[in-house]
Amino acid sequence: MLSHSEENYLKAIFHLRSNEGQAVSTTELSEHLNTKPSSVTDMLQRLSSNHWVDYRKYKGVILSQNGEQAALKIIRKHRLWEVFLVEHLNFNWDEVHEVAEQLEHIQSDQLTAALDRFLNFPKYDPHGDPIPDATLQLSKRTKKLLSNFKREESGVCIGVKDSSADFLKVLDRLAISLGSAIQVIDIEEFDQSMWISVDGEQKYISTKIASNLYLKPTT
Amino acid sequence: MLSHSEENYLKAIFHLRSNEGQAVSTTELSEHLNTKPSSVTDMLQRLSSNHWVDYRKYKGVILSQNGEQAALKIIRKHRLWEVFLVEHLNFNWDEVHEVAEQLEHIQSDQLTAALDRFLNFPKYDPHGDPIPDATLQLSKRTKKLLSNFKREESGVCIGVKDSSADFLKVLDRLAISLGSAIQVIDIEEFDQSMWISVDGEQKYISTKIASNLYLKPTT
DNA sequence: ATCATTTTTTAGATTCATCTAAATTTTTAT
DNA sequence: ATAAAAATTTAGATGAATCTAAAAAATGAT
Repeated sequence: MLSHSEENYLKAIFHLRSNEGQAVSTTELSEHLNTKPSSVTDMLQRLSSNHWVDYRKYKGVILSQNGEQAALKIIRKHRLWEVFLVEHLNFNWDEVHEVAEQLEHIQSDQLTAALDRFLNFPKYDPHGDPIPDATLQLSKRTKKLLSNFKREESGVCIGVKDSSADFLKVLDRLAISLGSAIQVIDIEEFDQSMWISVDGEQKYISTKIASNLYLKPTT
Repeated sequence: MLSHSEENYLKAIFHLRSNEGQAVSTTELSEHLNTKPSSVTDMLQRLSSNHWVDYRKYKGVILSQNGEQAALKIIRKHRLWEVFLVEHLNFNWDEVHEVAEQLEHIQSDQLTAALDRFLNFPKYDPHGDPIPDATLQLSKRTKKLLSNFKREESGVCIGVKDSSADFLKVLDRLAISLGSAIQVIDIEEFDQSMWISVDGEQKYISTKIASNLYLKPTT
């Protein structure tokens, strides 16, 4: 069984290895985990001898099959708890992370499964990140333009297509920024312009704005 | 801040100190915690130097003010989570303990408060044990005879007043035992005999039976 | 009241997770 | 291509939480 700390290392390696297959360096890990590089080396040697990772001196580390499954399990729990905290305990967005970091280490498959059911098998967490399902499949879905959303659908703003000063200015005026939680309230048949809610505030936006905003779906 | 392990010691001391004020011995603790007495001595010395307990060599230990507050906080979290698991995640009675043992260590006052509100400020856990409130007051309520319960009220069977063989036989026939979850469905006006549910099964019992069964209220 | 038994503590060791300081390897810049 | 810089690993130490074995204190039985 993995210790708390070992779980955190596996999770960190998973998160840092965005560019698939790329080995993660000792320094990267030490920065991400707020530890010294020498501590990381130590831990990697231990994880390696238990076959959670594939580690080569001076060359960095990648997760083994087992290690990746373990990481996905932790991420699944983390994100399920985030949904619970936001949807049922009225936590805000920015308040969930620290608590979910603790809850993700609770060991009980029964609990994870029951929570998943209770939450009605959510596919995305409140930040729009996908939740691995019971078989640990991670739907790696790409960002979507707001203009492709339907009524009721929601997401989190993660970027823009057009990054001109003019566009950023209008976003600023509308108080839309990276991380804003957006839900489509209605779409005008006339020109596809949209009524949306931005962090709870109702706004009206033009078609052109909608077609330049990238969101991560949360529904 | 208390470590996981320190919290477990404080909780154990609290639970073992049923007869108020009585010091708890090293051996008692070591048995309760599945550790060796020497480990207990070590830990008690540490807890003592941080003023969580009052410890005298060879004489046993009691909680300090701080220690008792800390223990109550852990017990509060434990019992709130038990309510959550049973009422919302459909855990059984006997499945909650192990998971609650883990959840009780989560550190977040905001979480505890939000959970309490979500659960509608329950006063008792599914075993009928009282839940310390936000100010850590523990309503030390005594057992109550089933005959003193009103319609809808529920509790857990914790003992009998009459312990004659005849009485135990009828309880056996009714499948009422220590730990049975009982709820009053209706009370006959005529003679105060009762319709109750025992672990989900509806039963009818006489006034005399009801007035010899002790329950811990769960409502 | 004293001696055997039981309980408790001390001493010394182990494992995990971390650290600092020194040594080694890799990378980079000229 | 080589020397300086950066990254990484090794060596040795520390604190938490545990253990075993031995010593010390308390208890209790005659």
